[in-house]
Amino acid sequence: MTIKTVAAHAGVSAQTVSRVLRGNGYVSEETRRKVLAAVEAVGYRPNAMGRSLRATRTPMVGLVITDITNPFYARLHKALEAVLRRRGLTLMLLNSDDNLETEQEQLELVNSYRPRGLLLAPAVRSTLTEQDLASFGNYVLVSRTIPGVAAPAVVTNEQETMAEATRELIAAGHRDIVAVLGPSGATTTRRREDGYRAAMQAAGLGPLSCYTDQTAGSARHALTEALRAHPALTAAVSFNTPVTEGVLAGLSDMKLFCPEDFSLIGFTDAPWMEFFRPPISVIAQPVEAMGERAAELMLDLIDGREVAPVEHVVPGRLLRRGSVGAPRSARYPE
Amino acid sequence: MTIKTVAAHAGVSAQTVSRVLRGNGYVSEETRRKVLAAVEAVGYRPNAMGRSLRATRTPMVGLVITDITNPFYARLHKALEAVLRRRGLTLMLLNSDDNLETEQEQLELVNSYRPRGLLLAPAVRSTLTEQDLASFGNYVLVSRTIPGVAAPAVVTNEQETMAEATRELIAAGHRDIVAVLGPSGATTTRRREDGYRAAMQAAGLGPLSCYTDQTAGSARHALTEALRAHPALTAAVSFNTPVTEGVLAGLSDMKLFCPEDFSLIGFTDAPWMEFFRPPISVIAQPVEAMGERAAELMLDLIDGREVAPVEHVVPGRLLRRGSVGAPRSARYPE
DNA sequence: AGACGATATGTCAACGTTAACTTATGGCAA
DNA sequence: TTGCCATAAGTTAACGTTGACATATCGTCT
Repeated sequence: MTIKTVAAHAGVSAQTVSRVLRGNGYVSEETRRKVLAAVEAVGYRPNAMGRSLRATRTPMVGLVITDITNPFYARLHKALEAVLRRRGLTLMLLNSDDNLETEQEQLELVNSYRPRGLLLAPAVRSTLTEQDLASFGNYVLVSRTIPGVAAPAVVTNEQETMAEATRELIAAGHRDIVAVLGPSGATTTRRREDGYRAAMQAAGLGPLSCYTDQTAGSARHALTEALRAHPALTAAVSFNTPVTEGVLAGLSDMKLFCPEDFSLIGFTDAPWMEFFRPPISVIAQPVEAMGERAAELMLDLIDGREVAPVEHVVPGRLLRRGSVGAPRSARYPE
Repeated sequence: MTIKTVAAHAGVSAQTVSRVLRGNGYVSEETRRKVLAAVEAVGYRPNAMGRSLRATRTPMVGLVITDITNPFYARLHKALEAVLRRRGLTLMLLNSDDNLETEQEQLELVNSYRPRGLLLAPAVRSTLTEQDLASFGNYVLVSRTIPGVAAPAVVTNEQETMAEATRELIAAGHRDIVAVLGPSGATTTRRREDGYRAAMQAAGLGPLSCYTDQTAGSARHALTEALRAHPALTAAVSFNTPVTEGVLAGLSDMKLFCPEDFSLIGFTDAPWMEFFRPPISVIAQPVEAMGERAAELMLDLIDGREVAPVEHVVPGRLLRRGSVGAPRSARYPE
């Protein structure tokens, strides 16, 4: 069932079949009909391998992320796919498990398909260099960046919004606020922590960070540990959706109620947070907008347009819901 | 940077390079070293297109699902990938948006890469035939099936568990229970509805179903409509995670509290449900086990082992948490 | 009438890789 | 000494597709 089968069946050359299928050069109406009938008759399906080999690259864009079960990446994938599909490009999704070796393997795998470009959310402490990325020709970083690597990147204004969230808790009267963050080497952790620390220091408060591998289980453990070590804690900012889940789990473990006993502002919204009791206040990350922006940058690169190796910032915003209250002590004034 | 570049650089033939890289036939230790040095020197990366063209198929398995932002599919993808990667197979993920045309397009796309097999969660009322699937050689359906199409499939015991959930509500005293389901044409909807109806009828109760497109928004709307039309409703079973989210949203809209005013049992667990107030009782779907099972069936098919075109059932189970209470009326006995 | 452009189709080669075959050398048993 | 096998490496062809070029017919303009 190759193009030659069709050609033989229609009594024309392979090239003519190719022309009909690609709608290229000159083909008479009669021949076109014969060819299409033959395609139908033999059940021909084009072979991407042959086409891509000839073209020296594949109509794909690689997307390497850490974990598709993190809703942030699932939404990102969906947004990216929507834009790229319109241009006939296929997203090739690979998980790195936030592991350096796996990341390397997945990048080589993507590379072996000679894609049109690479979208990458690098693993923690990724050791990738500009040279590694250069072999993809076109590349855009998403969400996370790599220190020392100049590349176009799409991020959100994490420092600003995290500082805003922290100030919100301070304004509600909290003084002992913990930041439950992601992995300590991730650029996202750094930026969000920076925003938190800046706000704490501006208010003359001492910061307390704890790091997790951004799973609910690890955040749950981190929060209970923090609460045991620092019983005065009355509030937290949390790194992302799984971490927020873990914090809620930890509060439940410690029999603390939100917002009566403990206040919380999360980073990245999720559908259930609006209807949680209490509704969880969050920094809503503009995931879809980030995906669209990244996809557009990729298309710019593919089309040969100039793209500066700078961070493109898509702003998030604080959604005030019900998870912030006055601190415990404030209810029993001295 | 092809194999020929390396060959020239090492002063050997292309075939010898291929032998070294594939660890195939006889190669002297000295030549091996020379070749590996040349690979390093020219920065050679294998080209999957060439290899796959030669091999007439790609070391890929297609995975066509409806929506990666549905956590069920994200978890499924992760489980499948873990198993297949160990065998050197790459998952190629495509979204059908639960849309027949898109499904067809995505299947043709996957097919054009001549993968080793297809894992499919068919779109609602999919019109795919065995013949369509046959062009993939190996295929396994996951979660959903296609009426009239004999194919190996991995499903969970939806009827049973949904009946169990319904009985649980009935046992708590509920008589007016609504099922908030998925799309009315989906086999998953059918099965879950069947279980619900069977339990209702066995108890002499009249069933009430409403259908959604399995998004939170549509379930939210469906539930509020149902409550307006049937104010006596005191409980619901819900179809999946997004629908459960929508039901909770709808309850919030109607100022109904769970479980005081309204009881709920969901289908498919999610991390936040355990810490929700109240914790949501659910039928936990064994997503990871389903993924592993499906991946194993796929490997069996790829290895040429016999796989019966039957449904492989992975059992789920009811997790009793806090979202089921006595019905409103029961608190004010007549 | 001759020349030229538009239309229509065919032939060839190449994209990168590897299976199958061929060639060549050395060692060793008969 | 012959014959065979293990080792080592090269040559050819093919996987499916399409760009570049070649060929051929026709209408139309000078």
